[in-house]
Amino acid sequence: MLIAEVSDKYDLSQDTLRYYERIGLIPRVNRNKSGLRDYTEEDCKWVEFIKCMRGAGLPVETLIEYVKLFQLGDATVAARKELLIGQRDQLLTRMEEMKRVLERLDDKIARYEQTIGAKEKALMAHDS
Amino acid sequence: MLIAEVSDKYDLSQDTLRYYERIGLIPRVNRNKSGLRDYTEEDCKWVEFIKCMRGAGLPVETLIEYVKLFQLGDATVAARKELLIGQRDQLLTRMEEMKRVLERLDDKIARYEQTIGAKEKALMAHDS
DNA sequence: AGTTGACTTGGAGTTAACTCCAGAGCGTAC
DNA sequence: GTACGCTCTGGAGTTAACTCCAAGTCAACT
Repeated sequence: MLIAEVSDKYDLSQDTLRYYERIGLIPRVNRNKSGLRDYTEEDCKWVEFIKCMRGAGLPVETLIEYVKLFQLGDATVAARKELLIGQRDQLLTRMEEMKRVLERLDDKIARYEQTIGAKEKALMAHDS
Repeated sequence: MLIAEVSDKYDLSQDTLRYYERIGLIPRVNRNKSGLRDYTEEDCKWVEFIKCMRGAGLPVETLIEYVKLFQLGDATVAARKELLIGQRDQLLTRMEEMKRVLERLDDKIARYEQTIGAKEKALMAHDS
């Protein structure tokens, strides 16, 4: 699978895919005889995983660390688990904060609705 | 209220407070006779609101727009409401994505737990 | 043989959101 | 009256995460 197809499939620019590989955010992709990247299924799974984690805001640095640990093999299983737990907890914290803000926004919107409603009523009264 | 106190109260650096004011993320704060910022209750409410919204990831640009609309007065009530609705929807979308990622992380962590459990079991067997 | 189009690399540029700094003003403490 | 501490302004620097670019390679057409 060439880079163009992967780019289309996961909606990541070719530049981003090359960048991710360069910084070790995904393991190195093999090149074919012409020197072009030839993504395996495995590579694609990494791309998908990283895209997913980045989408939730996990930092690039942390994900690089995860990939590094992964490449070190079975000895790092515990460390990888701990890393994921740390990220999971932070994610949860952020979600909780966002939930509070969501409620606050809903409140504020409801109040704006009231304001507008009141104004319309005033106009109606003026009309009649 | 001087900037130091506001900085302490909301855990925002003085530089950040000045920066927010400079770019219009909070309305201009009055200066006392010596030229120092003297935050009113109103100013503090803005600081708190902006800090809260930024904490949930609402973009600075959008919040500046909101403040601008606010300063234009009652004529912009509807526009402000629409702006908030837009941000609310985006926030919700991001939260949903994060929720999916959270579940995926939990899954992955559970699988790591199994892996580690299995390894321990193997060690036990070897011991006996 | 030459042009086209996709891809390569290394490196520079961009964007958002701060963060830091130099030089100066003001008010109190010695 | 000068040293100290707090704050001021305008502008430069930083960080994270891309994004863009120039120069070159390679295979496939024409």
